[in-house]
Amino acid sequence: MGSKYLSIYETLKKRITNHDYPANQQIPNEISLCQEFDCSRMTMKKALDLLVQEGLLYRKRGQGSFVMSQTGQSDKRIQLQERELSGLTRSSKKHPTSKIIEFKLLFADKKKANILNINENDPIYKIVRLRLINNEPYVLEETYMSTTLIPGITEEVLNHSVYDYIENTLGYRIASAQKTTRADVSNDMDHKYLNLKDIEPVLEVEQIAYLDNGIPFEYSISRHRYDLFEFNIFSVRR
Amino acid sequence: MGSKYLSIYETLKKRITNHDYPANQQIPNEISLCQEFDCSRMTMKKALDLLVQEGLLYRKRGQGSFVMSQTGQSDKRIQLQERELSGLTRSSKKHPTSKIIEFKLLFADKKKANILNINENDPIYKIVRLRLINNEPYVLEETYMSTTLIPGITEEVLNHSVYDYIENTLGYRIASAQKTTRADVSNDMDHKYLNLKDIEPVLEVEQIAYLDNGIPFEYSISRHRYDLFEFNIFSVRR
DNA sequence: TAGTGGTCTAGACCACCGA
DNA sequence: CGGTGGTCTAGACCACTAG
Repeated sequence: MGSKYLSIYETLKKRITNHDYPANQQIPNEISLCQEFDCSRMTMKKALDLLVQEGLLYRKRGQGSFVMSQTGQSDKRIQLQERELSGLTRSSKKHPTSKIIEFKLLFADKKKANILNINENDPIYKIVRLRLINNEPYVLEETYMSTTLIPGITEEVLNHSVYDYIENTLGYRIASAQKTTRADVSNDMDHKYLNLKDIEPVLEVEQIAYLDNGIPFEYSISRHRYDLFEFNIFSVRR
Repeated sequence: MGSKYLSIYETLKKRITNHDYPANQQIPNEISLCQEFDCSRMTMKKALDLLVQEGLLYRKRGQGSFVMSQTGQSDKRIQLQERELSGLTRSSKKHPTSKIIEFKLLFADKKKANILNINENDPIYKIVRLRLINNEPYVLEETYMSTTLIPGITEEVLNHSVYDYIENTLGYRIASAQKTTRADVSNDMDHKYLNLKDIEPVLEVEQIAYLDNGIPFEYSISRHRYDLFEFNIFSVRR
């Protein structure tokens, strides 16, 4: 949206990534920045704190604000950022394609009913999709959603984007997700669709995604090729 | 430390986890809470926003603030939270023990020098430790630190807590960490020390930890038993 | 329209740092 | 000591939701 602190944040972020503000160097203090951007200190601090959360800045009382040294981190894998809500769509530059392996209706079992906050035996979709980039399989994704909350899912929607459909056609807003990441031994499905050998593991991400009214609308389990994906987090102490 | 917004945050967090504020229910609006806690709206919002970041609350303009439904999430694995900076120490209730596998000095290679922001061939510690709980191996941890920045590491320090030593003896403050998580095929070391079979993978976490002056002081690679660990993240859209 | 949260301000006081 | 960022305030205006 057009909030002032967000546009300041974006401008400053560009300056850091462009090295207009060099690595390990001090940036102007809050007062100067407030003058440059014509804002109050509270607003500037809000913008700067976002950069601290992302690991682009650190700040010390009595000293100033400094650009963090950017460590190379050049692995061959696709880097998934903590902030991403949809698995692939936004993280990769190349357009991923998607192949539907399974698409059917089920009665919700106890676990899925509990997670999706519906009753046992309520109808749900089960969607299994293989995601590919350049025809290379990357992720095997199993998704469950309530047919009542998210009506009208079709193969066409699946081939385009479920998240677009939910936000633009149904008019909901996707707000947050709880994710759990683990390693696992690959199973027959993984071998078949991800072309993995017995010994090769997967990186599994279990996700519960929420609308902005707090309702969980999606439960998914994504199994990623271990050699092509990794997760990135920057964590700051409070 | 004693900031008002943090103590309000802690109080409200207790109310949510105790179900004094029931799941899925609206909590009092900002104005009422400001009166109860004798603070301004800005301060209250700062406290409430922390709860939103942690997935305990969601808030909607025009409607109110609501407790999020708490999904069970009862896996048998140890849950590592995004916020934790030290691997095991704080996340597990039981006191972990630690066995030193290797402890020696090395000349930094190019990669480690770059990561630790020192010169190639500067002296560094190499520390390999096996972490155990109830004598069961959990994690095999490889750590590198500059001997100049972090002098005085001994076996005794390693057996106690390196982080305590850095903060309490050396007087530094540990501020943040960049973490990358991936799955990997287990190697001979993993087989030997983590008692894994060939087919069983590890969850690897590569970490660069920083002091509050922005200096990277530690580079580590932790290989976790795949069946005992998982990572938890709650991510909120901006 | 009344009630909610989101943003922004101008100023204040304080804790911390370095000289 | 002067300069930095951390916190807090009291009030303002606005955007959104509901009835």
